[in-house]
Amino acid sequence: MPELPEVETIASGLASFVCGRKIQEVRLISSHMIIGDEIIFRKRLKSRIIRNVRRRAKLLIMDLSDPVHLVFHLKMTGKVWVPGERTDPNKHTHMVLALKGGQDIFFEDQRKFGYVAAMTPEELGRWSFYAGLGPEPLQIESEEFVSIFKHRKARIKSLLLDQKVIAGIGNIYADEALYLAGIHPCSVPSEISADKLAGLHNCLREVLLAAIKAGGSSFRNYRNALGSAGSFQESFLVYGKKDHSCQQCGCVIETVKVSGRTSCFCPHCQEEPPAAK
DNA sequence: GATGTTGTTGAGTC
DNA sequence: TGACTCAACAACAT
Repeated sequence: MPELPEVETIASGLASFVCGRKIQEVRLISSHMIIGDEIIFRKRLKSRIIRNVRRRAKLLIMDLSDPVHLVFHLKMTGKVWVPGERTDPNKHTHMVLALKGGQDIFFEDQRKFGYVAAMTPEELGRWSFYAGLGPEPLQIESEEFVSIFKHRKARIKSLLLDQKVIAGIGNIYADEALYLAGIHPCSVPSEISADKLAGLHNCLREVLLAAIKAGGSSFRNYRNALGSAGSFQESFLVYGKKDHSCQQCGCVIETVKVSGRTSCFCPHCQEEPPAAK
């Protein structure tokens, strides 16, 4: 499931291949992956030049000439990539963008939870999900991070996953950062010291940067822009490690459900807050 | 055929 | 009104 580091890896990998290239043909295989009208979608893409590829939260955004923003949400199993060799669409391929001069951009999604939209700058700005996104964890200072959280009374894990509070964090990196910071997923920020919250921000930065450096995590079927796997899944300390031993203290890693999400934690290194049960 | 999986939204509660 | 929690939904692999 592509979170911030995976989408970042895809964006930077794609950029070197597709920036400056012209979209010659839009091949739509399943049009229900599109948000909005198909005819307008096609018209907005045809013959546009890809100026830039970037990430905001978990969104992959291609800035096209005119200007138009081609926005992808990859959800659990989405992929956007450029096959090195000639590749035919498979049953999970939903769109192919043929570039002038050869090479195709493939949009694939096994579970079809993802979507793609072609928006004008005005539409993008009016889109409530986009407009409501919280700040990027790698772009804010510790003081801002602490001030976002310190008065909150929801469980910290829920808040980390809330894209309106802070953008780009999913289940993997929330669990890893909480473990590194020694904070239980059920802890309530208003009862955590400012120092510890600042520490969480540091751990979050650390784990996100390390994951970007490793090319993301290929826990299920994530692949980067060239179709190769990342390696950060080998560095997971708690995510997916239920019943394994904690690398710091040897205790058995447990799980707890927080707002419907499985959270992995070490009961010794991440002490349960007094109020939680 | 039941279960697990996740990001997001909307309904419901305090 | 805002903060919070939870169920529901999408569709597939196991």
